[in-house]
Amino acid sequence: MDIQKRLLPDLTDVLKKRYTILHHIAATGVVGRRALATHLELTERVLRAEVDFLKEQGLLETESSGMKLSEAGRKLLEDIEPIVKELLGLTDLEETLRARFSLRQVVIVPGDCDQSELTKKELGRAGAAALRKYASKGDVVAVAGGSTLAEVAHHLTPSAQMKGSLFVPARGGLGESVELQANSIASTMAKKTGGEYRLLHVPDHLGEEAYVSLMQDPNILEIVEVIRSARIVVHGIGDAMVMARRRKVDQRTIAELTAEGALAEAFGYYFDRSGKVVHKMPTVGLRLEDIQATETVIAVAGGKSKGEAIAAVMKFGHEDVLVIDEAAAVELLHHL
Amino acid sequence: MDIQKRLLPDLTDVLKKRYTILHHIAATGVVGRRALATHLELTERVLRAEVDFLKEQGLLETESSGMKLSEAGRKLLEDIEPIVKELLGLTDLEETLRARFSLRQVVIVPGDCDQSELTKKELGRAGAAALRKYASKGDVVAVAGGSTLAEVAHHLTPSAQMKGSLFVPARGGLGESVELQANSIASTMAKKTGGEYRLLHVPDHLGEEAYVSLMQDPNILEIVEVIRSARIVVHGIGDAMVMARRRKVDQRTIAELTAEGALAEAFGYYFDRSGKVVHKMPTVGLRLEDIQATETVIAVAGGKSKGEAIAAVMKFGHEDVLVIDEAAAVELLHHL
DNA sequence: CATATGCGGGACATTTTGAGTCCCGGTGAT
DNA sequence: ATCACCGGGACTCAAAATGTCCCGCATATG
Repeated sequence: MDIQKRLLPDLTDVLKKRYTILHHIAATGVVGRRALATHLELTERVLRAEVDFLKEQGLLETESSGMKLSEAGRKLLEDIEPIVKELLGLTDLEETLRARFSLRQVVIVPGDCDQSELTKKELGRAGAAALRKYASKGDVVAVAGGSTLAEVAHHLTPSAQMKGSLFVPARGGLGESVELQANSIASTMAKKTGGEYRLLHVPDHLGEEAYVSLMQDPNILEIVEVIRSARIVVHGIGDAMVMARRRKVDQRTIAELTAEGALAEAFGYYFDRSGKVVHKMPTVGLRLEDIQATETVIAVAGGKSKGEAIAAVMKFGHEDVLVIDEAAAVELLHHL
Repeated sequence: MDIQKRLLPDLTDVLKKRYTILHHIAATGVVGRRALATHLELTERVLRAEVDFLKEQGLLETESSGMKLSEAGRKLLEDIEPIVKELLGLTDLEETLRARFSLRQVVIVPGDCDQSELTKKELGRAGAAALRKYASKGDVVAVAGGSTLAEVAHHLTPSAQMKGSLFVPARGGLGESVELQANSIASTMAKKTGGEYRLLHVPDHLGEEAYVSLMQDPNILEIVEVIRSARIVVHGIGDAMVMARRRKVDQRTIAELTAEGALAEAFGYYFDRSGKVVHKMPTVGLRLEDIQATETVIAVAGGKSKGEAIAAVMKFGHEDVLVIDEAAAVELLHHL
């Protein structure tokens, strides 16, 4: 079934549509085309094409008083229910989450990144597909760091509409290993898609003084300007403590984070359980107000262990597209 | 799986196409688009659309030297093989039989009419769909009798292109019960589709003298002319002995049929194992030369027990479209 | 080293399909 | 008798699929 979905991705949509139509007719008994179209929020013409098809298949019958299921249709509806349920589990979950957080789109890939490397790759592929979908020519794309983002970058392919894109890191260095840093990922993405890239080389742990002088450097200032004008932001989501440790922040900061209830991390900011920003890493780049102004913010993350963190960032509420795996989706639902 | 096929009939085609492409690439290793298109008998553009899709799905990769499967593609190909085999079993069978008997189309519905009434209905539906497909406006459609044809008639629906059709019986009365006679079926089909019909009332067991005088009647002559000009013929296929008994032919004739090796019956003619006509029922209507001249001859039959009879009529070799069930198809294959 | 071949990918005209919208005759309830 | 709603036909326009050709590039071949 999953395999089939792989070779026929829109199978799900069509199946759902037809199932819904049959289901509604079954529920109503006899119903007219226009009434049904209104109920299902389909245009008359589309509904009609489907009805013609279903009639051709002998699943429903038309009379002057309206349409009703045939015997075969009734039987099919029974038989197909479990199939649809399975097939649409994720689809429904996607829609639930999308509505819950007022997102533009939610993509759920089957599996658990924590369990399977393959799911992580799949997540990367889905993330890349999402980016491809929302990118248009000449966009500035700001990307964060992390292993998930690296996976996304790895699955990007050259495409016409991203040829002119400019990839920039969302923030300066954040203490990650080189290949997982935003800079590396931005450059990988650019190479993979055939786009341009600009880097932001800012050391970690800047003092106030150094920071001020750095921000007066015209080169730095210019690239920061570009970053802040990004039309698309792609970032991962991490567990606050895991991230803090990975970035080797000092004990005092960790204690602070704990005290503040930091749970999740994304693009250098730390969020508590309610989605409030409780801490930020001291480096330059995208600010919160930039995130809010960005047209499309894409979050990619996966793994059951990340569920809570994802929930926190979602409550922050400035994401547009969420790409997660099944395990995270289920977990996320538990944290509502 | 069968259920799914019911709601998404062209799923099979697409799946087969994509599977074939992946399969070929796997077999070749690295192959160019044009070379592949030639091999698969696809136009370059279509192949390309598919390749783009498969690439999007991460199933294959392109290099300057050509395309090859990705790791995921290789795995998918393995996983999907049983699915495709099951799903395409009938499709392949259709194609095998189509090629073997040089037919225009073979339709196989799953199941066995002998076992299940539902399969018989399904066969009727498929027969009706085939007739609908090949009928065009104003056609003369000659239909034979039998329970299968009655089922076909039952599943016809009003349609624009058959509104002007003229349904006629292929032959005069052949001793069947009224509702299974060609006359009844022609009239049912006309009523179901919204077409016209003309009947041919000729009693059974005509003497030579009566036959001659009947054929001088201008009314009879005219309708016979119409029948012989039919552009489409739809008929069932029966076991010779079963039909003979059902038509209550006398012992002497049955003995003759046995002696001649009659195996199958269709539109009033009896065929032996090799497809040679060994006997004809004495009534008026379509002659063999008319069948040969007919643009589209559609045979509808099903049931494991009919396999041999169908094989015999197929060897006769003037059919264009064959609609059978799975059991008959498998049996038919055994009799090659 | 030069040339030819076959590659993927871009581009474009044309055909085919899909979709939105209206209208019509029929039918059943009021 | 009237009216609302039914299915189905028809038309237009937009979008997608398709056939076709070309280009720059890598590689193999002479």
